[in-house]
Amino acid sequence: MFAEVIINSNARALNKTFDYIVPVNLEKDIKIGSRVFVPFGNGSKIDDGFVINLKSNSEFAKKEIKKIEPDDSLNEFKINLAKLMARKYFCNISDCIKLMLPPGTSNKDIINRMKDKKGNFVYLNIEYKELQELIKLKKIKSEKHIRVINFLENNNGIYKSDLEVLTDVSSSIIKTLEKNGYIKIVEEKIERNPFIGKNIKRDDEKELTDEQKSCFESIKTSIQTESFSSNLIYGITGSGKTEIYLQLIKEVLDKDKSAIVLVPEISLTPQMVDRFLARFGEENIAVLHSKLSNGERYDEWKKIKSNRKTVVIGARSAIFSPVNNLGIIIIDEEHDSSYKSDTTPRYNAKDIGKYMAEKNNCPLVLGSATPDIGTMYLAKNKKINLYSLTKRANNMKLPNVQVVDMRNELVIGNKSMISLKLQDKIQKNLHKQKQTILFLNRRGYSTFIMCRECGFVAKCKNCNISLTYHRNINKLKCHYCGFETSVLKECPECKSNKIKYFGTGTQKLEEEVHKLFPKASTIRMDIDTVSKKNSHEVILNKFKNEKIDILIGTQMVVKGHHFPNVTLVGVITADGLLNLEDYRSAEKTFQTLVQVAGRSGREEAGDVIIQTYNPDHYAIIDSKKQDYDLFYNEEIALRKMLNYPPFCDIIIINFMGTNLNEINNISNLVYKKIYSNKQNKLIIFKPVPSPIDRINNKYRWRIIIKCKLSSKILDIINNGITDDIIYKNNNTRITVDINPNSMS
DNA sequence: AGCACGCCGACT
DNA sequence: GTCGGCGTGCTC
Repeated sequence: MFAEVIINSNARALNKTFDYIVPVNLEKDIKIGSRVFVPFGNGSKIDDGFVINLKSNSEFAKKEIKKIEPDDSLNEFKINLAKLMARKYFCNISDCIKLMLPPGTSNKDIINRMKDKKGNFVYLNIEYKELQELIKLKKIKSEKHIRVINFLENNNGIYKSDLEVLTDVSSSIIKTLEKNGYIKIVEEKIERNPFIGKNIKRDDEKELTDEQKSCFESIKTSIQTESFSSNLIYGITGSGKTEIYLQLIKEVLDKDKSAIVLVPEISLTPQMVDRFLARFGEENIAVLHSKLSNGERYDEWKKIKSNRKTVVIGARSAIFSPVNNLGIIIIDEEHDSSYKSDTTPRYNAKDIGKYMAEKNNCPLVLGSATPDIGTMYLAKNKKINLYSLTKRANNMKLPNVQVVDMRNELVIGNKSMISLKLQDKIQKNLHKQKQTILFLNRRGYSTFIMCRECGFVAKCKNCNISLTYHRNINKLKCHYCGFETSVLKECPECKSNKIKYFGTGTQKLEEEVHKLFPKASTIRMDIDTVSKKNSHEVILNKFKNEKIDILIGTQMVVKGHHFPNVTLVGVITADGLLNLEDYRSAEKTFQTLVQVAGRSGREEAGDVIIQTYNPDHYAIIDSKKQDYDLFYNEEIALRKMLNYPPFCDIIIINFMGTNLNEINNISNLVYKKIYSNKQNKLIIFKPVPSPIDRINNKYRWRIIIKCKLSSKILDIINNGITDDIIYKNNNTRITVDINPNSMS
């Protein structure tokens, strides 16, 4: 028997199968999807790979498969998915397979764990003297447990399964060390229960409203008849989408099947998970999120794989978790951009979810208060079942939204970034001892530094991006590459000292709030204050529990948190999102404003003030009215007129590298190649520099293609980017992104 | 991606 | 003579 194996490597040249002999003793265990260890290349190098196909003869095979790792093996379904993804997202099959495994389990990863930061093996071929030395240097915590310091960051010990994978030499040395009592191989994993210390009260089902009930019953039919259906629950904030999810999941569990629930990473809070725990108990729940260590993730993965039924709650990549008997896929806040990956493989979890639901004959449920325009378009055209929840479950009132035209503030002489109206509301709120949230989508202090004498603008030396002034560190900072430089006292061009700081970030806003309301307590939440583990939660809990008067923050304050005492939300400028050169800027603005408004008055009617220089823009007007349908109708008409998604797909071929000449040549070659094969309906634009044409000293060019994605189009693009072009231009990286999140 | 092979210049 | 620079080509 012979096996076609894909080597676990992201090298483009290795995106093909290699034939191996299956030794007779492994024949009974080997399957499509098996993770195998194979000799590859010269010498005794062992690589890991996956079996893509089995066959009875081969003209190439000459080496044998060494070992099968059943714990990390996939199945034929996952392999087929990986193949489809590789073709659609222009990446290696092994890139896609990696998504289907917990991180840190490749042969290379395991070997790397045995190395220190300089790349030296920390305990392979270790001598007792060296071991003592390492203990002294605190590279190993104790003689009884091997703990490599840099490995500790992500893992809590070395597992037996890790050792088995290592070469014979190293594992025999480890065994000797173990026998002599110098080290201990951890067989029992250290207690790593994410739910430890939780005392969750069991929560019972709530009675559904008529609207909820008809939605629930309809999707339940799909569960019961084991048939695919695609569903959109369009429900305003507080209309009880989650209760429907929970009751649907109960139906699925009763049928001994599993559920996958995707939520945006940022809303994967303990409170949110508690709600599922309270309903289903911890034995059925697995949680996957970015704060898990590799070890914790591995545990969750194993639990999911060994359980007959699990409810998996996780961010984007949880769609690939190894659930058995999939019975429903739920994607909450489906409009959220985090479901689209912007690193290789650049997949969209909603597309994967649809494929998986189809193949598993189960329902796909998308939920949102402000659905993606594309999703709603499909729903209106009966491609997706639409369920509207129009009533707030507890009959909460919608917030009172007012728009302030900032142009008038200048006229009446108010130079502050906070309008008189908002100032007045904040004052009143402080008086009533209610809390306020101020939203500003820009961090830092000043976002633009210019010489008033000659017009010089302070830019990053690595990127074509203006620097942002951060007052707390008194430095200019690039938000793209992290470059920092000291503040400018004089203009480097004309030596003038008339350096002016323009633009407002959250730091300056906080300062201004302190000036205007000296007695108010404030807390700021943006990337700069939530860098530490969990401090996102810490800040929000502090705001909630310590009754801080004003929370100032960027995007991250927007997502579904529940603050009963917040009765005022101020949007400092709604224009930041509007002016992006992106066909979705209106949609993003509308969604953000509606979500921000939802933070105000969850229990009693609240106020929302939106400040803008574009009060007549439909996204602003419609968000004031909190009217999604109105916005949808205007937006879809515009998209149709301009031929933007959902009426076409946008494919961007990116060229990135240090050699501008090479980028120019190669992008034109690709352009010509695709242009010469193009069909009538494919619109391709000539290669041009990207809006941000240099990041981290790499030039960025792109080709934009507008067309409806199809198998044929994928072929045309694939044929345009030939191996030949790639190998002869190894300074330029080419990536393809379908309907990317950002057009910059 | 690695790694070997190989063809040229620099150097104890 | 031989060490090492990285261009080229291969890995079942």
